[in-house]
Amino acid sequence: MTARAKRAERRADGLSKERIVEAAIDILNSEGESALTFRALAAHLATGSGAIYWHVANKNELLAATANAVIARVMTDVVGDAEPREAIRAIAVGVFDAIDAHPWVGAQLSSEPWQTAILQIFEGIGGQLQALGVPERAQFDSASVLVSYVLGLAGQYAAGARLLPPETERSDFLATVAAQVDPAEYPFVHQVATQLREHDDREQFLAGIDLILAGIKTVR
Amino acid sequence: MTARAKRAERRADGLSKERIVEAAIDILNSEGESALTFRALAAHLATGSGAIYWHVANKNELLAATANAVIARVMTDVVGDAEPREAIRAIAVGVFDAIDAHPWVGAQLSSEPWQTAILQIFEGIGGQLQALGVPERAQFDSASVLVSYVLGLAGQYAAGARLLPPETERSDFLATVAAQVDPAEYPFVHQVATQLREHDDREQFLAGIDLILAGIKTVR
DNA sequence: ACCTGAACACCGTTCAAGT
DNA sequence: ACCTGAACACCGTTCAAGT
Repeated sequence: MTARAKRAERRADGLSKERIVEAAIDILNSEGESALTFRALAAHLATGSGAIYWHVANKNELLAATANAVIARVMTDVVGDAEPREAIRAIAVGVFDAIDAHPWVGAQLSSEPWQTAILQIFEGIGGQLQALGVPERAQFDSASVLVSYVLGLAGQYAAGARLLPPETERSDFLATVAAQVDPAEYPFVHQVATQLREHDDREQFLAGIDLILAGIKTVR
Repeated sequence: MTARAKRAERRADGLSKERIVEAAIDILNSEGESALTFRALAAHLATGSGAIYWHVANKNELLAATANAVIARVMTDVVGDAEPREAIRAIAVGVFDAIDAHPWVGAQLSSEPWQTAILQIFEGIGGQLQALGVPERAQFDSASVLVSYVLGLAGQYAAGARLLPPETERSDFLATVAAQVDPAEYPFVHQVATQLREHDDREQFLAGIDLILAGIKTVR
């Protein structure tokens, strides 16, 4: 969104949106979403809570900015000269891992469309689809499916991570779900949860990407 | 999750979880997420705010229950004797329309995995995949891609709907985005947003489902 | 221009007290 | 067993006052 960063005066000690966002990310990572309050943030920055509002409009903007910062790092890390198919997988895995490491990003991304973070992901994937030779008329649908899938699944996992005590192993979790689900009511879920106790989230995520890429390939 | 409904005593005038959930849905639909407070809910039900806690553990459970109620209706409406492919599209569109009509459901579904609503969607789609003859080892991945896509995209649209003034036409919205995005920074997004001013959300959503189904078909 | 921090309005949740 | 509603702890946001 024409965000030309102005490289100007910033005293080492002064507040700035960047410093605020970094502090917010620190708090989110170390203490979780519920710990991010303007009071805690102000204490962390050794300032008054009102000072933050000089640099950030409100909490919504603050959260969007933190998610954008995390995703921006992913996208710059990921740019390489890999061939398109690999590049798409790299972007997907990068976003997946970022959300896995920062579950609050998952929630934020699914609650604000068209924020910079999503534009960046969309742009990155779209460019690779063009390089892959996907016909123009199918490019939007294809990119949209990939992005929605990434956000949707990563969001689910992130929500799971936020719900569970941090030490819980995913296999324990699935086993618990399998045990609680009524086989008569949810036969498919029950069957699948049982057989999947030892699956790897990341591999399964990538299998989904490949499935979608196979679908895209059928469009000629 | 073994939710065998007990068909027991309930006085016409007494509170009940169902009555509370219905009232909550009323408020969410008519006044939006921010209007759903325990105070407003209590007023709506002509009771004290504390009374609600006798039937519902907390706000989280209340929101989950409302989303589950909405999705449960979708899933019962959708069961038919259609052939699997059509049934999957019907489930997907049903969920999509429900989230479109009740944007708050989108937020709720993407924030709580393994809640009943998602189990129901997963189960519905999974059953149809079996009927479609998808090999057992690909069933989980396939269902997972479809469900994640539905939740992901519907969530994005819902978030958009919540952000925008209700009268805004989607085409105006896309035009606005297209105008604001820097073509140099986001060439793909810019190109695609421009050419898509008049697209139909629902059609595009279904195109995505078909793309995924085409991918699933390649697994043999 | 930027920061301080008390004050405001509001919220989820609890709980002693009622019936 | 279920309901009432005041009280508690806490939050985002504002704003007069400072530098």
